[in-house]
Amino acid sequence: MCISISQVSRFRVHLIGSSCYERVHGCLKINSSPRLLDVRASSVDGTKNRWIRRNASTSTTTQGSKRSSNAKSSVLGGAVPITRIIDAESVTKIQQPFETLQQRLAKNKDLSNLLTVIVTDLETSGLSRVKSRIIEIAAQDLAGGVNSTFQTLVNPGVPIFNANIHGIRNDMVCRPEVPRMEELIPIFLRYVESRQKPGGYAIIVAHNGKTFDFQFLINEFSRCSFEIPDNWLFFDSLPLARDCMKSVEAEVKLKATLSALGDYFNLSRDGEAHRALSDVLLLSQVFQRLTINQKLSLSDLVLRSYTVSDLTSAIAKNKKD
DNA sequence: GAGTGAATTTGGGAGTGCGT
DNA sequence: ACGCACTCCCAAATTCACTC
Repeated sequence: MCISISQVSRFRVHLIGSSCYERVHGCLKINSSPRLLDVRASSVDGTKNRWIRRNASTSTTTQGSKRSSNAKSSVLGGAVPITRIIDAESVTKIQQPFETLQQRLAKNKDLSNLLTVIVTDLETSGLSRVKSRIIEIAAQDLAGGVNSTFQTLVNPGVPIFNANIHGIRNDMVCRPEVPRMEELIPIFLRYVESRQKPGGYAIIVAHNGKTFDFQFLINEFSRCSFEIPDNWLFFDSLPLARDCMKSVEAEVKLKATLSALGDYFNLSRDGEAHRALSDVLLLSQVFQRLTINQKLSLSDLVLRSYTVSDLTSAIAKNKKD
């Protein structure tokens, strides 16, 4: 049974399957081969210390006779190795020390009364996460209704160099009626809050959001000394689109851009490409088709989403690297 | 048990795709 | 142009089945 996310308010069946939860963000990378585990080995004097890959089981039985495993990896450099073999059960315990917010939330039997799905899109003054700023923001609550759509230009306070992309020029945003980000954030917060259900969560959806839109949003909130509410989750539609395009049998590999997805689902665009509202309206339709196509339930949506701390730790890690 | 070769798995680097 | 995630390819490491 497959239900579009757009039917949130009428949604009754919440779990189609948990198989979609392939990329558990925030967890340690799991070795795809259960037999192979990394074992740290060092010599007694501590001068040699390196990682080797070793069979978790040190012996196997073949045709009734016991047989030792690869002898080459059992001794290192002639010294007596101090090894710590980690069994699969221990690895599982290490990898899942806590239940994440998403896992806890996904267990809820009445997710439709908790979640608000808001599709967003940003236009920016450039591609640099450091130097560029948001110049337009649009959002749409998939549940629809009165005041479900939000759109505004933003005065970035910096020059716009990529007007050729979106057509937004400096003179369009440097006007008294165009809010600056610090003025807009409280308005945007009120908009999202007005769409949320009592005690519920908002899932902010954006295409390539993890590496673009969400980073800009988090940076702008931080720059303006605002905190992103704890009851916001973030969902990137790009991996979902890639999964969908991968499953399509076609002679030419299909792209996962928003425009290509619109064409694939035979959707018409209302407005110019690379304008926030136009892209949001298209992404809303595309996202609904993707959820149907990929049989994505609300719990899958929650499990594949990110908390703000998931995203900020990823940003911090990238800065460190 | 030792040795061999095919099959499988992993990790790194290069290239590509995605957003504006 | 910027920066991140993903994909593909290849070499190296490792496992496994088999023979002697």
